[in-house]
Amino acid sequence: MTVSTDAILETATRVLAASPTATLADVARAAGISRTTLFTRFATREELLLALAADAIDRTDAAILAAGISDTSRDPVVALADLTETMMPLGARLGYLLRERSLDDNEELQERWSRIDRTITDAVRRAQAADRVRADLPALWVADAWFWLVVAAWEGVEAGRIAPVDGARLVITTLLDGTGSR
Amino acid sequence: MTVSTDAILETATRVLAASPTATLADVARAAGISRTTLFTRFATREELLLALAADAIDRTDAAILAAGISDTSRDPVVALADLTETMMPLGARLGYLLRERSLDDNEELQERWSRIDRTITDAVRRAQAADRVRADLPALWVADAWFWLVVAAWEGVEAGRIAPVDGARLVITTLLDGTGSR
DNA sequence: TCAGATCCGAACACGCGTGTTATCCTTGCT
DNA sequence: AGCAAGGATAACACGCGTGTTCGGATCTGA
Repeated sequence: MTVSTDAILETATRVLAASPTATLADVARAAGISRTTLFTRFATREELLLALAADAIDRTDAAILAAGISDTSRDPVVALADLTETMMPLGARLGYLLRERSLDDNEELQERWSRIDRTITDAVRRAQAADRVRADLPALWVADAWFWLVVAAWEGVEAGRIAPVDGARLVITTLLDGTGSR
Repeated sequence: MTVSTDAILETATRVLAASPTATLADVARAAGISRTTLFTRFATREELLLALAADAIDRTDAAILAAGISDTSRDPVVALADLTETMMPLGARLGYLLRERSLDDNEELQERWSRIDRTITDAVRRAQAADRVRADLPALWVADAWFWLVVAAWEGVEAGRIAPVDGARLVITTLLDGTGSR
């Protein structure tokens, strides 16, 4: 096969994240293959969308594993900082996941995502237990805030408002130290 | 007119925020009017979408005015806290604005939104000048982070993860003080 | 009671995206 | 050279959402 399925997913994510109503013809054109060939890889549009979402979750899982978030012997705060670094390049994929509401009714994806959610939240709880994170804030909220700040940073990088190298640092600094003067 | 245009916008925002690909027939049904009547208020689907976005921005403008963000004699941090309170009920509208990529190419909406952006950023700069916000962080980033934290809080309330009354407080606390232990 | 306005239901044309099929062409392998 | 596999091009059917039209029902004020 001239164009790998992975490359198609990559292109499709970019195209569909930019314009969720993009045609399969648009996707095929952007990927450099014919519409017919695209249909041999993904039988329906929905199948393609699901593959995109699954890919995004796969990569998030991998990033979580690489950062050692679940490793209870690691400093959870450091692990979260590491995860932030590895998550930043996933911006477009996360943005797609975030915006695509048609995936909301897919049980497996929901389950996988809430597992990720729990993993992050558990890390936050450990950080609270170790007195690294304020215990008077709901761990769920801290996890959510972290996630959306990652999205914010990615959007900022995307729009050229902040430098790519600064993204992760801004997220962690803002989340932990806040933006107020001491 | 039995159903006010405002009520239609309200319903349409809810329906289209939940499912951006919803049909005009869906919107009409949800609003309790016929599809034909909907077309007398908004000649095309695009016109409806634009009206939705304009409404969201109108309300944001009003919230900014009410919070006195541009009032240079006010404490910018307090003003931002007030704005957070008034912005929370706009969650669904902001979520729509956020997700709807088809509005990206509308110049007037872009202009109006970037004006809002500048207003917030200016308030952050004044807060930095008054040593209320750390000066080593880009004001643009602080403004972005604030906005996305509002979205995060709204999503959390929407999903029942955090209590409605806590939303604004969590945003401001997190943004200013951070989540790390002192 | 009449006139005007407003809404509704039904029907229609139209465009467009999806998914399928058939034919041709290129590439690689033996 | 001959064969098989996989891609491209083109054409088609089909469903669906948009936007329009029209006739009839309902309500309102004169």
